[in-house]
Amino acid sequence: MATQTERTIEQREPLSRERVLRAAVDLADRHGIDAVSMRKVGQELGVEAMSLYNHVDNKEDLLDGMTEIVVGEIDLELRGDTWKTQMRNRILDAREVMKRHPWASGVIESRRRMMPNMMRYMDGFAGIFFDNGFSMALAHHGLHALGSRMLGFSQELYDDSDAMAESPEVAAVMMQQMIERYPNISRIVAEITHDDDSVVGTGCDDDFEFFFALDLLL
Amino acid sequence: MATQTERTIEQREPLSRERVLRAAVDLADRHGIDAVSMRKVGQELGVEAMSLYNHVDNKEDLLDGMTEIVVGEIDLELRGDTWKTQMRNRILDAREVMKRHPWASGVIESRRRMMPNMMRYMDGFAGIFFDNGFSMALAHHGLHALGSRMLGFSQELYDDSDAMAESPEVAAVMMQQMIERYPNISRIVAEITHDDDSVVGTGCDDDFEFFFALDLLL
DNA sequence: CACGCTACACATACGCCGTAAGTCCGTCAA
DNA sequence: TTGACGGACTTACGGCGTATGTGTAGCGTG
Repeated sequence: MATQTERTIEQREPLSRERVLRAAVDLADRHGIDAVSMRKVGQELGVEAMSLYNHVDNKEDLLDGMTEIVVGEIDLELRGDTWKTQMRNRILDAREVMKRHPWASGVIESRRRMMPNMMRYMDGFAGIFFDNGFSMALAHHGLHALGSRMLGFSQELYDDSDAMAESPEVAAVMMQQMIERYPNISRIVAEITHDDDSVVGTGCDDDFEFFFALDLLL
Repeated sequence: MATQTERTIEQREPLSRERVLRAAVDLADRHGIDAVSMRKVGQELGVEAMSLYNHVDNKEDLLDGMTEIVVGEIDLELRGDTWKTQMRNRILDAREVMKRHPWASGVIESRRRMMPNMMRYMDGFAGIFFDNGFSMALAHHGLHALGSRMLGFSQELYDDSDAMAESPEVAAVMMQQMIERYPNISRIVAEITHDDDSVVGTGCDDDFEFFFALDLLL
């Protein structure tokens, strides 16, 4: 009996919410959030799709759980002397986590429920405000102002690779039209592409941009 | 012949990209973005789903077009004396538009391509910067810092109506746990719910919050 | 007038999706 | 030994995006 049990356990480790969520996060990391379907997650675990429902209410709940795992990876330890640097460091870490899970920002934004890890994370920010003598109202507004930057979202800018994909002359014509129609943006884009000699298009949205905006706020 | 043609035209106005997009926007306004499927949009127009593909490349293109309609509704006229008020007024109008189409912010965020109206809108901001003597670099960073606020997104906060939906004592227990686990956030929430005597939960995220954060930036 | 061309709506079909409902079996308590 | 039960499996439904093929009404040209 015991040996049989052991063998079965070896053959197939029992499912659990934890295992399901981890598999889903893993799948999203490797193949993007669109690859996360009940069937594919099940497949990843060597299990039928419907079996997941023993550990997860439905797909929303799966996504909720996935964000919880990601947010849980953010280091909550206070590092820094001033409240600014403390917040900055925390956000910096969050940003690092979001880079590891590029799908997460979109999913987090779409959540309607506040989950525990997220709650704890935000509570931490409120705590920093209070510990530094901010009034209730100011702390409240501060949180709002931080908004999505709290999680270090970067707004990935757009893709003009399709223009380049066609012939160079087509790209040239489009560029000309762009300059006529959108003169100001064009100046900026020109400046950028001139500055950095990287291969692909508008390569802004570096860490620099992010921290510029963040420091402006703080 | 002519009369027949006229009758047919009267009976069924021919489809067009414009008509398809407007129907989709309308559907989203009335029933939410999840109600926008090729089949349902077709149904709205008295037409089969596949017919839409004569005027729209695919669903992505449909969504692209929908955002273009919405962004196109934003008033681009310059109103105000200083660059700050000009931007503020423009964003204010954008915010008004987004309120009319609550689904739009989510869709816009998920776009990967820059569409003409969006381009024109952003170009306008760049123009305001330049016309007021901002350097290229500063204008560039300014745009980044404005980020999604440019479109007046409000991050709708979360929903705790589920707690209220259960019995009051359950809600009370949950509240107690919340205070223990998330003391700082709880203070803020308590303050808010005490302040405003509205019926439902955390009723922040008013216009006030939004403009507080915005003015902080400007 | 006739003829083919084109544009565009329609029909069918495929492979995905989330998930409701029911079945089957191994484990463990009594 | 047996009975209950948890959890994985099976089947099935309705909806999705869209590839592919068909029918037809309107038009320009001979």
